[in-house]
Amino acid sequence: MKKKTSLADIAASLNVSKTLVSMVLNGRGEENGISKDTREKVLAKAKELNYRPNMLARGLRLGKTHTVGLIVSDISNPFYAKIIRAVEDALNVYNYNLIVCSSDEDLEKERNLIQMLEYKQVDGMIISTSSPGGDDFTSSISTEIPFVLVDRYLSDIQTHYVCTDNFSGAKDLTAHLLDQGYRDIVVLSHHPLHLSSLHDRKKGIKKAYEEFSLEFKDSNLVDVPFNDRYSYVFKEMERLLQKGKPDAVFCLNNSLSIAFLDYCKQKGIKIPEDIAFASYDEIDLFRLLPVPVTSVMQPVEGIGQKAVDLLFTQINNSEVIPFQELQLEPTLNIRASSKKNL
Amino acid sequence: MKKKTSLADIAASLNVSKTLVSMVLNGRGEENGISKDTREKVLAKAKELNYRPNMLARGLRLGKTHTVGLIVSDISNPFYAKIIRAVEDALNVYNYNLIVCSSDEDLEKERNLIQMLEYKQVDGMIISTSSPGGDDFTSSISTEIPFVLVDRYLSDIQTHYVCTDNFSGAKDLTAHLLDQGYRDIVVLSHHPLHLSSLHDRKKGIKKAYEEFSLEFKDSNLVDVPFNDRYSYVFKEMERLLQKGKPDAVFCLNNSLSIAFLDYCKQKGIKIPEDIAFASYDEIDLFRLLPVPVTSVMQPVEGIGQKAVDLLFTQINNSEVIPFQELQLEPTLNIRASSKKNL
DNA sequence: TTGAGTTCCTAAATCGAATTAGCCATATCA
DNA sequence: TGATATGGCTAATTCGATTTAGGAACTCAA
Repeated sequence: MKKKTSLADIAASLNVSKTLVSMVLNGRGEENGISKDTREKVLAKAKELNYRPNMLARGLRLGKTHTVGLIVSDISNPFYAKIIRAVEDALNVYNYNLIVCSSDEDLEKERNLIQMLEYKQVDGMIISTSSPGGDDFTSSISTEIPFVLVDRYLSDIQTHYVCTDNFSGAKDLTAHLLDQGYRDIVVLSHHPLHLSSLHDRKKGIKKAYEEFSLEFKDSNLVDVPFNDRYSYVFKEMERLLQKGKPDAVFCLNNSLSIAFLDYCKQKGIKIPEDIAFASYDEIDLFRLLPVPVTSVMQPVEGIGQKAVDLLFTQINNSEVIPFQELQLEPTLNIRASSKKNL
Repeated sequence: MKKKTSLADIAASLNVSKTLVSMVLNGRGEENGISKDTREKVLAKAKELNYRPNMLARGLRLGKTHTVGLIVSDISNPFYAKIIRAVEDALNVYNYNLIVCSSDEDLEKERNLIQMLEYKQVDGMIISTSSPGGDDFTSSISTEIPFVLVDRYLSDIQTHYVCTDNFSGAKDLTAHLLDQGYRDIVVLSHHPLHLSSLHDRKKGIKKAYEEFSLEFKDSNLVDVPFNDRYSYVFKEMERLLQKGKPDAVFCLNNSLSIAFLDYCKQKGIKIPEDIAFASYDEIDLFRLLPVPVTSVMQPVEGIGQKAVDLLFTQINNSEVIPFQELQLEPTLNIRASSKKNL
C-alpha cells in the first residue's frame, strides 16, 4: 500500500515550503503574494500526486471538524429518519457532515454517545435527549460544546431547543375528539415519563378536557415500557377492555399507533364505530388505511432546519447568545378514524 | 473558555512524562512497568482535570478514526433507515461510529460524498451506489480504503457487496402473480436504469414469464424519473389506462408503491378486483391496508450486519481478501392484494 | 566492583496540516 | 548611496496524541 501524499510531499517534489503549498491549496496563494507561475505548479503537482487533504490533521490544528453529532432514540423510526434527513440537508449548506447515533431511550447509552462525540471533537450536537434533566444531563455534556435539543426540552435547565408545540397539538386534537362527542378517551404513551414531548401532550389533553369542563380520569392514561411497547399495547388494551370499552384511543406516538392498529385488526375492533382513534405523529400510509387515521403531524423539516440554524449561530458566534426556545406548530390531519359515525 | 486538558497538562502537573500518562490512560501502564502508585496518581489527576481524549490527535497518529461512512440515496426512506440502524448496531460492537449521507441517486453528489469521507479518514465505507460502474465508480474511490457495497452491486467491476437476491425475489413474486392467473402485469420502476437492484428485479420478472412460457411485453415496463417518482406514477398510470387496463401492477420499490396506492385511492381503482398489486419492499402498514399488500421483504438486518462483518474483515486484515458477493434471500409476503377474487 | 538484570520512567520523533514571524532579493525613492 | 518598500518565499511552532529507543538508579551475583 502506497503512502498517501501529503503537503510535505508536494512541497518536497517542487522544492518549495509546505507553507507555500498550504497557502496555494487553500486558495490563499494570491493574497499571500505567491507568483502565478508557482501557484500553477503547485496545483498541477497536487493533481498529479492525487493529493487528498487529511481533515484530521486540519481539524486538529484548527479545532474544527466540520462534523456535527446527532443523537435520537431510534434512527429507524420514520419520524426521526425525516428529522435526520432535514438536518443533513441543512448541514449541507455549511459543508458539514453528520454522525448519527441511536440511544434507544437509554440514559447510559446517551451519556456515552455524547462523550464519544465530544472525544471526536464534533463542532456541535443536536440531541433528542432521553434525560430527565438536571445533573443527569449537565454532567453528560461539557459546557464548551454548542448543542441544540430537538423534539424534547428539559424543564429544569435552560438550553437552546426546537420542538413541536406538543401541548397545543394534543390539546387541539383532543378538543376535536371531545367535539365529536367522545368522552372516555384512553391515552397510550410510553416511558420514560419525564420526556417533555409526551408530558406536554398529556398536559394538552387534560387542558382540552378542562376547557370542555370535563374531567380526565388518570386511569385512562396508560404508559407502557419503551422497549416492549408493542406487546404492552396489546396487554394493556386487553386489560382496559375488561373494564368496559372506551370511546376513543389517542396514541402519543407513531410506534404506539401501529401497535394499536395491529391490535384492532387482530381483535376485529372497528374504527371508529367501536373505538375512535387518533395518533400523534403522521405515517405515510395513514391516509390509505380502511379508515384513514386522524393525526397530529409534526413539522419535521422545520425542526431540522431550525435546529441547524440555531446550532450555527452558536458555532459561528464566539459570544454566548441568549437561549432560544422554539416551539413549532404542528398540523392536524382530521380524518375518518375520529369522526362520529354518520 | 478554558482550554481543554491534554495529556501534556496531566504530565506537567504530576512532573512525569507524556509517555507515561499515555500508557497509563490506555491501560498499558502495568505492562510497561509503571508503579501502581504512579498509575493511581495519573488516573486521579485525569479525573480531577476532567481529561477528555482528543480522537483527532489519536486518529492522526494511529491512522484510524473508528468511524465508518455510509452513503445511501435517501436516509428518510424507511428501507434505508432500517439498514442504517442495522449498520449502527453492528458497528457498536466494534465501538465504531457512523457518518451517514444521502446521495439522492445523484452521481456527482455521491462522488463528492465519497471524497469527503476519504478526507475525513473514515476507516471504511458502506455504499449503496448510484453509479453505473466502470470508471465512473473506480475513479471516485481510492483503492486504499476498504468498502462494501450494499443493496446494489456493479456488474462490470468486482467489489465486496451485500444485497438481496433481487432476481429470485422478483421472479418468485411474479410467478405467484402468474400463478394467480394474471398475465398483463405492469412493472413500475425508476431511473437510473443501471441500478443492479432494479435491473435484477426486471430480469427476475422476465424469467418468471419465461418459465411460464409466456412473453413479457417491454411496453409493460415503465421507468419514471427518480426525483419525480410520485407525479410520474400518476401520469404513467393515466397513459397506460388509456390503452386498456392491465391485470396487475408490480412496483419495484416502496416509494413507487405508495404513489401507486395513492393513485388507486384517488381514482377509485379497486385492488385486486380492478388491478392486482404487489410491491418490492415491505412497509409496516401494508398489512393493515383495506386490502393487505403482497410484498417482497428484504432482509435489512442481515444486509446491515453482513456489510459490517465484511467491512471489518477488510479493516482488520492487512492482506487482501477475495471479493465476497453476498445475496441474501428475501421473504415473500403473499397477501390479499395479489389474490384472484374469491 | 563490575557486569548483568530489574524497575521505573523519559526525550524526541511522528502523524499532516495551518500559522506566525521574518528572511532575502530586487526595485524605488530621496 | 543608503533607506525603504515590496514581491516571493520559508523555518519553526503548534494542535494532542502514540511510539521508539533508551537511560538512570538500584539490586544482586560473581
